Amino acid sequence: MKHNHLQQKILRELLQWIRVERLEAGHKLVTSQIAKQFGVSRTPVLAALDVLVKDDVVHYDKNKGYLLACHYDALDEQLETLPESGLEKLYQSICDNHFADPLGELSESEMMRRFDTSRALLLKCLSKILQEGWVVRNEGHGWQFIEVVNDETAYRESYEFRLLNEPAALLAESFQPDPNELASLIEEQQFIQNHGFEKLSAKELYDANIRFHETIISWANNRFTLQAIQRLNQLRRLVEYRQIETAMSRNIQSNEHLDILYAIQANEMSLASTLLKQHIERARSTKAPSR
Amino acid sequence: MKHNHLQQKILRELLQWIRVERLEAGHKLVTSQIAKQFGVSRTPVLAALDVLVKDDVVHYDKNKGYLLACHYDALDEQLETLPESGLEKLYQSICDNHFADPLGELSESEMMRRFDTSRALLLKCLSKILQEGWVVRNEGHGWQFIEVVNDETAYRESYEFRLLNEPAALLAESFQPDPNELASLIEEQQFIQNHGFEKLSAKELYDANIRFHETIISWANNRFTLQAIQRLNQLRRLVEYRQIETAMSRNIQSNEHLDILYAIQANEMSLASTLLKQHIERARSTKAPSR
DNA sequence: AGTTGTATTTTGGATACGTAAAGTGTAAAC
DNA sequence: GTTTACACTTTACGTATCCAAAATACAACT
Repeated sequence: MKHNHLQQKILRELLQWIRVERLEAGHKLVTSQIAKQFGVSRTPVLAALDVLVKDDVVHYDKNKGYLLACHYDALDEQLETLPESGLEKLYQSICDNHFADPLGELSESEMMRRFDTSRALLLKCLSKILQEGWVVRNEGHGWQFIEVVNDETAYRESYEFRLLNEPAALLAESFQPDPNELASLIEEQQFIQNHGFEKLSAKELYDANIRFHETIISWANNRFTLQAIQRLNQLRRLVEYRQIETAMSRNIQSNEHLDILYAIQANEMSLASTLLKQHIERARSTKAPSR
Repeated sequence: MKHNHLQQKILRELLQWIRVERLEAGHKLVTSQIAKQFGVSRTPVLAALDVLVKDDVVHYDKNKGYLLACHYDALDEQLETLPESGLEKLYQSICDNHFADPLGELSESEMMRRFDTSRALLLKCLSKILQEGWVVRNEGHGWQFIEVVNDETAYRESYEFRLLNEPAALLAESFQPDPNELASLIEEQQFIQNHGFEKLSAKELYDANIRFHETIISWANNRFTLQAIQRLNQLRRLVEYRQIETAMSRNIQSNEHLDILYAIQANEMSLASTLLKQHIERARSTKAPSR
């Protein structure tokens, strides 16, 4: 089996990034900058770009480089028909199995048989899941998959944690918004308010929502709060992607997001904190527990 | 290289457990119960007990089983002269290196060379560290070791997180103390107040302190709070073990712990919450940042 | 100066096999 | 009816080799 998962991951992230940044045709794609942005060398970036050249999404001139050949919202189908890498397939497969019927306790060999994969790939995948926090190593042999945020109890817990920590983050002494990030969040939320429904998928809206919350938390400069919220959202993402979103009033949500961002911009932190608290409470009462 | 790390881990934990439970000579050591308690099969427990039989710490009768042969506080030296397993040695070695001089970015091969170990053992160790949260996988090749709780900033962050979340846990609707655990915490803190200094090591006192806090948090039944506090404490443990404790007034601390436990026992949660808050604030001002 | 093109080095994923250790089932002993 | 003793199964660690892919270094181009 080929192990080119990094190239394919970069390929996917590149397309997502072009859509999030809403780049126009003709935009110069500089390999070294892209490589730096994704934290990899130029090698996998070049491989990803070559694929896009074959698909006529990107135009290439020898010794001059790569230019985006189409508009950002012509990439929908590209993204959907993207082949999955071995690692992604394995991860998806484990997710699907676990959420359909909790895996419980399993040995490595058992997983290698059941998911038809090598030990190295399996271990790489397990360490990703380990980071996400829904599997732990047994003392001796085997791994233990744990239940995740899908029942009423877990919902309550996640909202209680967010209600306590997110509004408090805004009031921390160490809170210091980054002007660039703030501007970019405002721009994004304005775009969502105007064109969100037509131009963005449910998944992209969901990701933007999480980006909104996590960016604000990050300004509080507390690694423990941030890490806990990130893990919580990672679990939410796993579960909530799975249930097709009954489109809740997204425009209302982006209204609320914008009010909070404007309050932060005006340095009215206690107002922002109150608004954020109300926002989370509203989300809590809107979303019924999944099943 | 032998890979008997589980046996040796059980051996260590068995001795620690005997000390924590303060078992007398003659106590029956039932293999199946011990195995169940540590979440392993009887095989490694038997191996550990056989070592103890050789050291005359445990007495063995064919077809009858194992009996503790000495008093719990005769085990000090046993614990100190315990050989380390390969995994423990590697883990210690990585810790020591990282805290002496942060490792930063490293490839697996580089680590295999530097620490003279196999890939399998290295990966096992790295996934432990991954769970503890002080290393992350690079996108492509290599791993990134991150700075941990050892500077003033991280101290501030950890105490802010604890001050917000620990007192709030006691006031949560879902808070429900477990009577057995409560009784055992009270007993332990009373013992510490009376004999803590003579009979327990600095490490054991430290572990008892963390057990106190984490057990209380666990009664709030919020997995996100509990997990975040556990990770925070795991990092504190790493750093604070390293600096020989300037024995802070332990008896005062166990006084405070007992007051909180008594308040919980009397179901006076808001009092308990206030006391806990004061307790953490006091700890914050007592402990100076490490360096 | 910054970016691209390309050759070179290094990494780590795939695979396989031998073996010590961990797990498991069951009869015997208490 | 537990607990132990022991035979038996399964697991996963150690080790080695091969090679695609990622990182890196630097010359060439704009």
